Amino acid sequence: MGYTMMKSVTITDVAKHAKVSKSTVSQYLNKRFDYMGEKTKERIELAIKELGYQPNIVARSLKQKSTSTIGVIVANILHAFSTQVIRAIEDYCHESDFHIIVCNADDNPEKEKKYIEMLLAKQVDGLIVFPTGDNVELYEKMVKDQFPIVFVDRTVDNVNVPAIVLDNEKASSLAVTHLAEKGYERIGIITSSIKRSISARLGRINGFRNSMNEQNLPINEDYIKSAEINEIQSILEKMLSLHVPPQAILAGNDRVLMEILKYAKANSIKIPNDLAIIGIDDVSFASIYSPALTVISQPAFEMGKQAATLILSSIQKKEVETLVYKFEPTLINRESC
Amino acid sequence: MGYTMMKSVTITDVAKHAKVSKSTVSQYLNKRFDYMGEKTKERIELAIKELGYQPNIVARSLKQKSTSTIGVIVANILHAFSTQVIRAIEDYCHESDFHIIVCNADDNPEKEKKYIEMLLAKQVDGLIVFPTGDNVELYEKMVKDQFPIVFVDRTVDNVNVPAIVLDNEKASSLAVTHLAEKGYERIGIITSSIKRSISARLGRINGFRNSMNEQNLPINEDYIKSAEINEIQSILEKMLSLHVPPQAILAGNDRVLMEILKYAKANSIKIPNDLAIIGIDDVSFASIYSPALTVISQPAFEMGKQAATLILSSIQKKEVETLVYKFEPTLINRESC
DNA sequence: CCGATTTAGTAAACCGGTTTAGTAAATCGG
DNA sequence: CCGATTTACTAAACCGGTTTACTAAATCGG
Repeated sequence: MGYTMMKSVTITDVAKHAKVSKSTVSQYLNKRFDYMGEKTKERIELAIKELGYQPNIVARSLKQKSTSTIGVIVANILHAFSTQVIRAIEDYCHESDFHIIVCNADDNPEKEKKYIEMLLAKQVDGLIVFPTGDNVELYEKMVKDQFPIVFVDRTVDNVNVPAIVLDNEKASSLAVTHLAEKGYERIGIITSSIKRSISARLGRINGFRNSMNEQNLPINEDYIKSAEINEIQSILEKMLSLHVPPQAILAGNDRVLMEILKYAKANSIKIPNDLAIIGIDDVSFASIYSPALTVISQPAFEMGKQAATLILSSIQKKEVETLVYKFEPTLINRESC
Repeated sequence: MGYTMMKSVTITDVAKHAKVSKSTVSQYLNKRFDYMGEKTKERIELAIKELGYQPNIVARSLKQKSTSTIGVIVANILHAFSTQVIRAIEDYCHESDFHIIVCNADDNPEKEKKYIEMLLAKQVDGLIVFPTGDNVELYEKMVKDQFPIVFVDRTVDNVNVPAIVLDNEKASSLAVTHLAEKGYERIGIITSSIKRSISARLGRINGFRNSMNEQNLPINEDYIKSAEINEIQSILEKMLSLHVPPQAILAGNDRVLMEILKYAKANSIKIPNDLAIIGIDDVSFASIYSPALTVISQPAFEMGKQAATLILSSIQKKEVETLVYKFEPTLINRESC
């Protein structure tokens, strides 16, 4: 036996049942009681109870041109940071009775484009995007149309959208300084691919170079690598079998960190004795790992909350400053350096 | 400067611009070209291009009584299993151009109820629920209304809804058998709270008892505990300071597993020498942990895909068998036993 | 060549709400 | 007591699509 739609109860049914017009029922639903008789109110309330009426949000959205929904497009859902931010956005939006639709662009600009178009067609009231960076025209069109949008994690050159990002230079500098203090000198950094230039990754590499200079440490280009996740193992192989290998490595994000740990385990490399490791992004198991992992943490919850706040303000037509909101990274000192 | 809605382009604008009726444009959009002249087609296509028209999905949904959206309510998003299943559902729905709205009930039946009602009001075409189990009336109403719904992870007594679950008895039995083979005799199990009876947890505990009996191992009630996550540390404290403590513990899910690992690290308990550990649910870091974690894994991706398949069939009014779809757990033998 | 059929397109109703403009009855002020 | 105001409620337009019923022109068959 297949599914058959129950003939659902509409506002018209309620109106008939309560012997009033549907306008009046609508007023009731929207709590506009200014000039509503006591018995009328009661009759409507009763009718709603008796019929088990639930308003149709789609119909309301059509007329009101607002869906109380915001779209969230993350570049890659596999990063712990993404899920943390999403959770924060969700929590905060929920307080304002907004809902979110999450899409994963999978680091693919085509997919990102398709999702943006779909979400706009679905009439979301705003968009929070971890931009791949490769749909500049589309971003610009939304800016021109004054559609509410905020970026997270990354900025896009010449696109005038408020962005919530980590102070990436600072993050690297925190890591390098920490390692320098511990006496490490030959320090490397591995990030995810920068074939498509991605502001966060570039920022971390820049910060690394600057900070190495400040600490008067030598920069060895063989210690600075960016690659796809599935290439990290062979990158490590090469880097660690150099004549003079690095003593410490900064992992550009959680996925790189996990690859390094995998390599270390497979090759019985002792952390921190054989190799010190520090990661950007806190991971769920950082404190229970042996050794516990020293990490530069992003205030993901704060950043998600800020993104939500900005998008809601923008939707409510409040003034929103189009600037880069930089958040401070924190060093969580544990045992891997 | 705040946000001002661009007067958006509607089907009427396209119709005027192409000098046809909006019915014709609608036919075009829906690719019903049966009796449409070549030049008409071209004129409409051109008009759409020139005006940058995007159809309003909300309007379409209202008339068609279908939103191509399915709601997913998870009991608790903090479990790795939930996110894995969600990702599978997402992937699969995406192929059929369906979108999902994910809500987190936070193990709270009130929240679950609110979300179900909200999603119904939003006119989702179907619901995939990890049920808290405490909204039986609501579940039953949906069954009565023949609304497409499937449960995941848990069944609910006397509620006639297809359910995608792990063979929980088997999972425990796999774990116990493995431990028995390794020579462990004093085996314990810790699960999340069963104050509200939750089929998956009950099943795992039952399976544990049965399997211990089959293996002719003694069941010690002091080794069988269920509690909230924040109580696990003190539970462990007590259990491991018993006169005769357990030699091995089965963690009922990933969060319990992490608590045990946390305790072990804090108290310098060597795994597996001082205490063997086996968990239900694979965790991201299982293979890179030291020791690598032996685990009973759920086929989360398959289960999510099955859930999606069933809900889509049900929406397309295909016959769907209302039964419990049990999936096989797998032992992943690593180093923690 | 004429009635039947096919082709091409349109007007209007509809989906289920919200909102605007308006009306009738009750109350008020002088 | 009568015009102005307030109170309580409603009819109809509207949101932007889809769908049904209908029409006019072109083509077909005998």
